[in-house]
Order: sequence, then structure tokens, then C-alpha cells
Amino acid sequence: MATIKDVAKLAGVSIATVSNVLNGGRYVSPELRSAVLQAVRTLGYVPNGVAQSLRSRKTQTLGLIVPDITNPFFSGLVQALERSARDRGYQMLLSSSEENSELEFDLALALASRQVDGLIVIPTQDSPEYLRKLKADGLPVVLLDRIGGDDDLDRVGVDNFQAARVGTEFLIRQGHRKILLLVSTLKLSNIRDRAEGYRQALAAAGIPHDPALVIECGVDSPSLEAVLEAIQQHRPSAIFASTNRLSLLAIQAIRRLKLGFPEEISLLGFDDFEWSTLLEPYLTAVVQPIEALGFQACQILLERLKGDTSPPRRVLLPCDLAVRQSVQRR
Amino acid sequence: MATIKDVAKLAGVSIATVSNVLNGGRYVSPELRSAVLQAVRTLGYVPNGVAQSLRSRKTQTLGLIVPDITNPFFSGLVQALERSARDRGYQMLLSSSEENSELEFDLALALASRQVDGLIVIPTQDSPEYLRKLKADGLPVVLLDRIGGDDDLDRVGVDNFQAARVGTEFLIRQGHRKILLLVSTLKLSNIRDRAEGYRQALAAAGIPHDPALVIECGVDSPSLEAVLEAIQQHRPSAIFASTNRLSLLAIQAIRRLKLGFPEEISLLGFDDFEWSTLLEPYLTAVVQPIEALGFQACQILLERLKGDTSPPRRVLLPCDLAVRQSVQRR
DNA sequence: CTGGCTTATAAAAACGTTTAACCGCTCTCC
DNA sequence: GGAGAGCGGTTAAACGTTTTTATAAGCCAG
Repeated sequence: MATIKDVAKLAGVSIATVSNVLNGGRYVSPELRSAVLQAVRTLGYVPNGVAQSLRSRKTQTLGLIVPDITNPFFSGLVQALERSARDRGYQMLLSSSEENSELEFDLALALASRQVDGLIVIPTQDSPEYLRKLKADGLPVVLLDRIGGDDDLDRVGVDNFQAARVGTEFLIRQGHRKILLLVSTLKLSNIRDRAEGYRQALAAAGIPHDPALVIECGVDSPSLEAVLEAIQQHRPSAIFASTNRLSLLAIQAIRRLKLGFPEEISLLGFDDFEWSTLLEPYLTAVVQPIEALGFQACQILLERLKGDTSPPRRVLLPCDLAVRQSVQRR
Repeated sequence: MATIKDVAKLAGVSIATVSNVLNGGRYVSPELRSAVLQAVRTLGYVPNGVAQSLRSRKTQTLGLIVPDITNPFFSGLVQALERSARDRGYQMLLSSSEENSELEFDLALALASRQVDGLIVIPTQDSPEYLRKLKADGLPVVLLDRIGGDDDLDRVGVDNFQAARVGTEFLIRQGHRKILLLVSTLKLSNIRDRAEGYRQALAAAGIPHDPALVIECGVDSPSLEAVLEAIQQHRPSAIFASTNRLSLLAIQAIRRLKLGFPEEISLLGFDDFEWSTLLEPYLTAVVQPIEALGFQACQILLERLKGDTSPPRRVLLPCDLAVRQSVQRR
């Protein structure tokens, strides 16, 4: 691989001149400029990014930690993030924490040691301490999606409370009063927010809240059993699955119990994704603005990189309700 | 951020000694060793990966270019790749080419200039010339999934011909003789292979091949119209969707035409993925060994990094047929 | 007891850039 | 006509490592 030295030698100039031509630093006379350009072309010179990074203390790289790339919600976020980053000249170092917070910690440290300019994390649990430490050490961090805790980190997510409330209100308006709420884990504050939205919608409608109707199914491999049992025991007229995976689980349970769908039991999902069109009737769901979430997270991070030192921001985007066929009027 | 110099100063030794302690280079006396370790701890020293990379000419980073992270097949590959890479101490610089070959080219160059140790590409078209050039310049490259052309690059994929043949044979055994084949584009050689497998299965069964039954739907946003038209015109008893997205398209068409599914028309898909369980009846499909594909690609790349200079390899993994409910006997 | 060999550490070079400092020259302005 | 500024370029320092080379001390043999 040709280096800047080779270019300089071939063009008969100093390496500083080469650098100035390439980076538009200072004025360089037309003759030398074209000589340099010519040399660059004949040698096929491409600057060594690592050396640039070392010298400039900027890697033009963002670290991204995601719990599970396979989940279409997250892969949508990754796509949006990668796009936004690329548009602004940044590359994306991607790691999967596999819902394991210790691994997440290790990955973050590894990314930091690779000198990423900033970090975007979808954490496995609320407001991890180590991220604050990284931020204190000068590494900009943005929390995405799971943005719990009284953080002093920038965070971008959805208004989970409001989203769940609107969803539940919709169910209630459709005549449902016994609504099963499926959650992954109440350890995550965004999920707690959804549960709270559900609760308050019920309260506002004067429907007594039965805690037994809130089923914690687990994050990694949600338990079908719990759902089956709850349906049989409580005979709800509707299920609100507060996560895309849980929609899947609900469908499986409904089929297993051979319930008429959506006549006997309605389903409201969370997240919209291409493959949900496989379901018939088509899933009614609260949909998160994935593109916007990714864009915002990237945006904020880049502003921090530009030196923005204003107090930590908290961006809550609103969700939409996509009314389709899986919720039936009672 | 503390540097190796700070550690050396605090421990009262030279930076070489610090490096030797940390990397287990040469013998260091126990006293100095523990002094260094102590200093490392109190300063919270973490080596600067960029500097290490510059000096050692190794970034411990792999570049990955994928056409669309959102597609569960690709996101599965990404997951497998990231895992394999991480297990061996490598990080993953991820880029999405968005099925755009010019963008792909730019991304590859950007990755190369960032000095990734190797490149794994799922190309948007067969055997791009520029990848050979990169390889000739000393950058190990592995082609994944779409591995067409008479390449002199390492490539890992699935035996598409065999997979499609087995799938088609299955349909024929179930009594289907008029089988619509949905393909994305015949420009991709792996798709051509699938078409050829389909053709040969028909030939072996003595069924005349009707080219009009092979529908090219497009890669990016496959055309529903083409499928609708073909079904109406030819009234096939089965559809073989040679791509996961095309399964979706087929389902939409079947529903649109209100055909009995699977009584009136059967569907055989390609790729298995979690969300396909939303479909009822559950999709029968040719399934690719995603995990193994990712692992193999990573494996080969890392062997090249270790200095393996044997001739380019071509790894073809076999597919399975997952027989479920969407294909009905005729 | 001195010359040579080992050995533990330090010093310095190198990786490929960017950029601050410098240098000789010409021009401008009192 | 001399001080300073501007110009176009070069030289050299710096980024934070790893690794090669140097060095000083200790030890052994002759």
C-alpha cells in the first residue's frame, strides 16, 4: 500500500504539501497540486484511516450496542442509524449484547478502547452505571429505546406511557374490559411505562385494575405457558402484546387454544414490521417511528461530537396507532 | 485518558516495560510488574486501540457489507458473523449497501481505508471486479451468499441448485405439476442456480418446462402485480417462492385472489424465520443453515488472516426442507 | 581481575498521518 | 530603505503504541 511519503516522493514535494492538497488545508500552487493529484492516481493512494485517526483523535466511527439484531425492531433501528451515520461520514461498529448486561459492559469497553467517537446503546437494563463513567471520561453516549432511570445521559425513545395508554383506550373504546397485558419484564422501565399507561387507561375508564392480568413473559425466550394459562384462567376478550415478540407469542397461544380470532379474542400488538402482514387478520398495533428514533439518536450524538455541552436531553417521540383487523368491536 | 506514558511515569519505569507487562512480551521482574499493574489500576489505563493498530498493522476489525439488514435472512447472518468474530476477538464494522452496487463499492473502499483486516461481502451483483482488486492489494475478502461468477475469491454459500431441486421434487411428489417459480432477479447467479434446480427437477419428472412460469419480481420492491397476473393466467397448483420476501408476496397474492390456501394453491418458501410462524398454515420451506454460513465465512477469513494462501475456497452448504403445512398433496 | 556474555531495563525508532513552526523570498508602507 | 506582512513551501513534532536496539550491571571463566 502506498503511503503519503510515496506520493510525496513521486510528486517531488513534501508530505505536508500532499496532505494540504488532499485535505484542502492551505493554498498549494496549481502545478504542485496537479503533480500531487497525478501521483495519487498513479499510485492508487488511499489515506490510512488508522493513522489519520491517531493523529486527529477522531475515528469517524460510532459504536452501537444492540441486544438482538434479529428482532426487526432493532434491525430497523440499526438500519436507520447506519444510514444516518453514513450520510454524515461516520462508520458503525456494531456489537450485539445478546440481552446480557455483562457482555454489554465488555463490548462497551472494547468499543471505547477502539476510540469510537461516540456510543449508541440500547441497554439490556436501565441506566447502567458504567455508561455514565464512560461519558464522564469524555465519550459521548446516547441511550436508545430503553431509556429508564434518572439518567444524566442523552436518551431517545418513544413515549411508552402515552403509547400504551392510547392503545389500551382504543381497546376499551372497542368494548373490551378484560384486557390481558403481555410484557417482557417489568425490570425495564420502558416496559413499566407501558404497563402504567395500560393501568391509567383502565382507571380513566373506571375499569378496576387486576394485576393478575399483567403477564411477565421474559425477554430472551418468552414463555408461552404463562400466556396459555392466563388466557384460560381469565378469559380476556383482548390481549395487548407490548412487544413484537409477544404478539407472536399471543398468536401462538390463541391458535393453541383454538380461539376464534379476532371474533373471540382481539389482539393489539406493538411495533409494525413487514412480516406481520403474514398474519391474517392483519395486526392492529401501536407503531414506533423507527426511522425517526434512529435519526434522532444519531443527530444528538453528532451534536455532542461537535461540542454541544448542554444538559442531557431526553427526546420522546410519539407513537401511532395502526388500526387494522386484529381488534374487533365487542 | 491515561496513556502508556502516564502509567510508566507513575510506576517509575519505561514505557517499554509497561508494554511488556501488558502484552507478556519479555521477562519483567516481579517488583516492576506489580508496580506497573498497580499504576494501570489506579489510572484506569486502557490501551489506545488506534495506536495499537497503527503500530501493529492490525485493527482486529472485520468489514461487513450487507444489502439489507432488515431482511431476517441477512440479519441472521449478521448475528452469526458478529458472534463468530467476537469470539475470536474481532469487531465488526457494518455497512448496508441497500442493494446499490455503487454504494457497495464506496463502502468497501471506505472500509479498506479504515484498514479492516478482512472483508465479508454479500454483494449486490455477481463477483464484482473491485473486490478482486482489493484482494490483490492484500485485503482478504470472503463472498457470502451471493457467490456467482468464476471467482478467485473465497466464497461461502448454499447449494442453491440442489436446494431448489429438492424443493421442487417435493412439490412434484405431492402431485403438483404446474408450479410457479418466483425469483427476485435472474441477474444473481444464486437465483439462476435455483431456477436451474427447479428446471432440472421438472425435467427429471418428465414435466415440460414452461418459461412463462418463472416470474422475475425484482429485488428491492418486488412487484405484486406480476405475481397476480401469473397466477390468474396459469392457474398453478403450487408456488415456489425462492426468497423469503417472495413468500410474503405470494401470500399477498393468494389472499388478494381469495384462493383457498393451501387447498387450492400450495406454497413452498425459502428461508426459515421466526416471524413466518405468523402464517397459518405454517410455511413449508427450504431452510438455509444461517448460523453455519456465518461461521464458515468468518472461519475462512480468519484463516486467511493467519496467512493461509491456499487457492480460493468455495464452500457450499446443504439446505434442509422443513415440511409443514403450506404444501398440500394433490 | 579483566574481557566477554547474559540479563533486566531504558532509549529510540517506527507505524502514517496532520499541523504548528519555520524559512527564504517578495511586497508594502512609513 | 528597513521593518513587517504575506506567500508558498518544507521541516519537524506529535498522536500512543510495539519492537528493535542500546546500555549498564552482574556474573563467569580464563
